[in-house]
Amino acid sequence: MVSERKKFYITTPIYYVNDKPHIGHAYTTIAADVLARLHRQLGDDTWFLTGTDEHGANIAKAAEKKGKDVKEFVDEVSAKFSFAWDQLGIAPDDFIRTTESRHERAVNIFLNKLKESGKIYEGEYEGLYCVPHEAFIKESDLVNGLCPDHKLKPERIREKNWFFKLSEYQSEILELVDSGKLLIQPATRKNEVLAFIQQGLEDIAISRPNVKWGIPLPWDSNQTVYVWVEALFNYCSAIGYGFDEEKFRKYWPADVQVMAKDIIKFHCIIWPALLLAIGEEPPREIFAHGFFTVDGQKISKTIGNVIDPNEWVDKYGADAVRYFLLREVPFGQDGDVSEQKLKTRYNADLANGLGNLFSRVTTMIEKYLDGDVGEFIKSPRDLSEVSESFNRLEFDKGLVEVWETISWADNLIEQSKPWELVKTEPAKVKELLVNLAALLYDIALKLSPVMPETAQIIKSALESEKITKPAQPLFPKIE
RNA sequence: CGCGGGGUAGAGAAAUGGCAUCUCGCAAGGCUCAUAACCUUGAGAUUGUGGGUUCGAAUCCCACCCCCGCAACCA
Repeated sequence: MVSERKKFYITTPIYYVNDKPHIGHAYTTIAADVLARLHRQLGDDTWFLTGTDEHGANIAKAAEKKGKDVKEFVDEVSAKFSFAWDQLGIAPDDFIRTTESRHERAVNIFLNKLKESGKIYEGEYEGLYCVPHEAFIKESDLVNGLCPDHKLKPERIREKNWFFKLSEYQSEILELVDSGKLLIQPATRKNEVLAFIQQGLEDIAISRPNVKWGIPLPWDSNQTVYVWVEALFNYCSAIGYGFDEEKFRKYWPADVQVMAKDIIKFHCIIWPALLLAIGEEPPREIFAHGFFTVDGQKISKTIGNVIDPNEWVDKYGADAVRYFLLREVPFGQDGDVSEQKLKTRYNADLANGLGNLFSRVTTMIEKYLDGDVGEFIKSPRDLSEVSESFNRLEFDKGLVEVWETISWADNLIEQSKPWELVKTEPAKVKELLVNLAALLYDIALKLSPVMPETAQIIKSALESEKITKPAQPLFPKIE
């Protein structure tokens, strides 16, 4: 009997399609792709899911604003996301859209099960409603009793909703998070969640009576399910909940759910509670990364500094963008990015660092050894720490390790002076270059989750019968 | 007392109790295998301020000052 491969299920949030993807979406999805590639490399049975969230009043409004049919609009925007991921070398195993029938079907089964659990009840929500806002507004947000945006007195209205007894899960969720059975990383986010739970959890409304663009409740067609509740369930519906039991059992629970820090409360509190209510396990780990500023300013459509990842990819290439984002900012912390910073790293680390080392080593092998290094021996430097760092989502640390090795190799070449040595002791030159080829091969292997395209070029070049200097620089210098 | 992140050479970052490190830029030298690249050396920081703990603090504790994000399109 062959021992079963370990499974690894990783997800990103599904992105809201009210606008095209920006650099923040790309960041989350790149990180997940790197982990998925790493686990595939380790031989795990890996499933990597991303997708788009397409229901809700805001989507309907965004479509209307553009004068488009809602379905047509969401089709267009969702396609922009998959196109961007393709451009970035991101290869998910599945891309789910909440308007797909497989999702709607699974959500229906989920909602019925939730209702059967007895944790759902009908109630009334009473609050202050700002009419032009089309939303409830908190008492504490009022300025002199008026809506701060519209300078109008909000109406006190009552709305019929279906509620979920989230309050009953307070101690159970607290225990899950505190014990680390549901691991929340980094620790600062875990503390934040713990503090929030300890303030006390209130029941939440899971339906909306006035939102047409959504999935109707199976038992009350006048209401649609609240988008967040529906969206969270994508992680289950995509792997076959309710119609492919075998696949669902194989992959659930998710091993890592990667996201930005703003949506951890939904994922660390509401999401596990919903799962417990229907008798499923909560995810094993939630990893929340930070936010970017651009040149020290927050990313904002109003300011107009929103970065389209496609523009960077067109100019610098997918691998460079992937490298830059993961190297520049420790994963989990906030950070600042800009095209200037990308260019600096591109030229210093990729063109002058990795690209130039590859170029000088292959050229010397062609010149001094007639392109033949024979069999690879073990790399002269231990790079095992790199994959371990990636596995801990410390991408920057792993990459620093690789670049320290590149610098070490440049130094070794300088000290060994193969261009002189070749005249007197050709055997030593061969030993050096075989070592360097092995080192480069190891670097390519370790780097391949982050820079798959580059790693492939390096590996193929070193695997060929006769190694020659590259026809094209790996990373042509920019400007 | 709303919540959170931060303040370290000219710029950007790293270092979580033990020689303050790296990248860009600047200065000098070296090398020629390499993408005008690479290597060496140097200049440049009383680590926001004041106190405290300690043999020893960028790091731990207290107080204060300043910047930024969230609470409102937006990961």
